[in-house]
Amino acid sequence: MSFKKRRVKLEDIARKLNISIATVSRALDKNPRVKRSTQEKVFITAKEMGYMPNQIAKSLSSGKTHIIGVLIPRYDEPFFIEVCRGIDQYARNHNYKILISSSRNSYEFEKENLISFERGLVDGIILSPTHETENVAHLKDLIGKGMPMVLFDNIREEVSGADHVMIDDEKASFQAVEFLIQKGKRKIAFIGGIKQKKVFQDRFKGYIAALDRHNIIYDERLVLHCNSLDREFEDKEILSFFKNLKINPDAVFTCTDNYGLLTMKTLLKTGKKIPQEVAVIGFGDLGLGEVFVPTLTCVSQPSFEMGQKAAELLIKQLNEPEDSIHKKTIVKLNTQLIEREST
Amino acid sequence: MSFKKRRVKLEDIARKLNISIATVSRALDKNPRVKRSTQEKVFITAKEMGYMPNQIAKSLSSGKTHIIGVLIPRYDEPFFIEVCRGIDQYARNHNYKILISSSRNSYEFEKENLISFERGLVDGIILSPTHETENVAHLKDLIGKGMPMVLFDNIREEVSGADHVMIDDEKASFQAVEFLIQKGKRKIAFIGGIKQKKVFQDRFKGYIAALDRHNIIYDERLVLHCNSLDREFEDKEILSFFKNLKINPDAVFTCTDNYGLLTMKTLLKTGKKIPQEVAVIGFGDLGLGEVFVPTLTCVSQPSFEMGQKAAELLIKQLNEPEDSIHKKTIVKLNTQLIEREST
DNA sequence: CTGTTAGCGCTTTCAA
DNA sequence: TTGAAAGCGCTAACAG
Repeated sequence: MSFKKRRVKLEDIARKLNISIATVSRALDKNPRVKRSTQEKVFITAKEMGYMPNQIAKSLSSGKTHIIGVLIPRYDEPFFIEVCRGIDQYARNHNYKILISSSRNSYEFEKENLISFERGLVDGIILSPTHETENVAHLKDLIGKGMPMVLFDNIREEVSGADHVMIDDEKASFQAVEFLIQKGKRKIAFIGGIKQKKVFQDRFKGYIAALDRHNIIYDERLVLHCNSLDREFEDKEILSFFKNLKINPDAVFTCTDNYGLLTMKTLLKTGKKIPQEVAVIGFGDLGLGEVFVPTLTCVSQPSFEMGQKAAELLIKQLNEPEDSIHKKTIVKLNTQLIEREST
Repeated sequence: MSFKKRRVKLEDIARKLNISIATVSRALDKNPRVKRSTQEKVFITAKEMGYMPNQIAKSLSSGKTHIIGVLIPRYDEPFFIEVCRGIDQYARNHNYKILISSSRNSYEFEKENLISFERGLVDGIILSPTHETENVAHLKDLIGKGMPMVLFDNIREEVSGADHVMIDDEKASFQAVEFLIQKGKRKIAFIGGIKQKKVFQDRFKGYIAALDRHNIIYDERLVLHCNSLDREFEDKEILSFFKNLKINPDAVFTCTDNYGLLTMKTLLKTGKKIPQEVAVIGFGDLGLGEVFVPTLTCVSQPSFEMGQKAAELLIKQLNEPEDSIHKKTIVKLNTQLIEREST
């Protein structure tokens, strides 16, 4: 590329002003040890010449890239995009950029991506483990090498040295199910996601706990753990679940917005009245619930805030003195039940 | 960070094997001029010592970062995310990473982001101009400096030196509206987006052209150009449009999926039968149309493919010889009308 | 086939 | 307040 070639560099400014490169560097840094008049001259000349610092050279020299690596299981999940937005906002305000990668729901790709992050391009990592990630040795390994890390969402096991940002999934789901019970519902179905995911396990626990608390007998026929990792198949899985269902539930608690919408769709097709005959609750609250008719009651998960918080914690780590031992912070954000027409 | 400090580098391997750094570098590069046995030794030792190349140093030295900068107007628009997925897939397969930034619908932020891309972190740029971007001087300027660039989606003005990836918005919308007419619809409403966006202008043209062709008189009362840049307000704008509408349309052609869904929602609330009384068409086809009841007929825009194509064109530019003058490629991808229950 | 050496553009001691 | 010079880790031209 001719791009790099003809670029103005510190040396050019220095030569033009008959001063040293070091002084130019300091001046542009607004280092107070540079004479005011020199600084001004440098700024003016830099501007005139169209100087643009070379980020790569800066990074090599300083050892900091000011880039945060973000690793999420998939792009086509609004939750993760929201988290990324949160990270991005906080990061940008603190002069960091983010580099997003997807592990495509695969433990292998997760490791692969981390290796590429290890090549010095990022100053730290924010990561949501895939459902396949049973073992966190690769994370511990990287942390051991000094890589700052913050985990969010699907944390199966605490990882010392990394900060964690999560919600209380069990509690959130407990409250949602209890809410249904208080509305007089008794035959409450549960639609969760892949069993391997900690978040879905916890939401299931909350469901069970709420039933227990109110002396409702658990009926496993009312439970579906969706196995699909793909939008297309979720649809079919839920459809066939309801088709084969022998009992008529009077409410359905679902673990994502999409499950909630698909459930409503399926129920409406079979002529059910929502919420009179069947109430439905979703989880996430990422905007779609408001568009549907009827609108979907949701557990609202603070996705954007999770991102912001994760970025905040990571940047805090990045500013810790080099040799200090990081003590883990665990942040649990609050969820909220947003009542709409489906309950 | 202690991270950078204790890292194994070429020098360490070289010293251990009593060979030069250059040889180690070549060996790891699989340079055929290195003796087979040496290469093997180097690989083994590198692995043993846990060597991890420093991407930054490589970039500084080689002048290539293997990072593509992607600039989109907003994150919370599934279309852009799909395009990014497409870019990411193609880029990854060709050993590039992508760095996504949002211009947050602002011309100023667009310029700001480009400046930061100009600092040498990216080898090239894929960009969708904001609706505010009336002037493309900043793009031409950067291209003039040798920055490879591909534009997609909202291209108001051809920019020489950059490749373009788009769809034929006018034709797509013409076909959709004609389809409604052929279904016997005559009072077809139009819901578009901000007027400043080229894509919406073109979709409006297609609407007009289809009416013209079929001798239907244009009635401006049936037209809404949504001004909202925010999901929240789109809702209200569409609601109030229909509330104040004096005529009853028998069909609505809308310029995004979301407008289509909001339209259906509004119509359903007022007791309309879809599609018997009013047919609705959306634009984009990013998955939601299938969930709604009734499902939404859509103009399907090949978002993922747009991303792939954009990445392909950019990477092609990156591989062109340094001094060659790039001749612009314009790619127009095909759309397709997906018929569902709303028509 | 391998080593030497000069950068890449910037930061940062150390000296003046 | 400024300059000289070393160095960040790697690549690549040149020499052998």
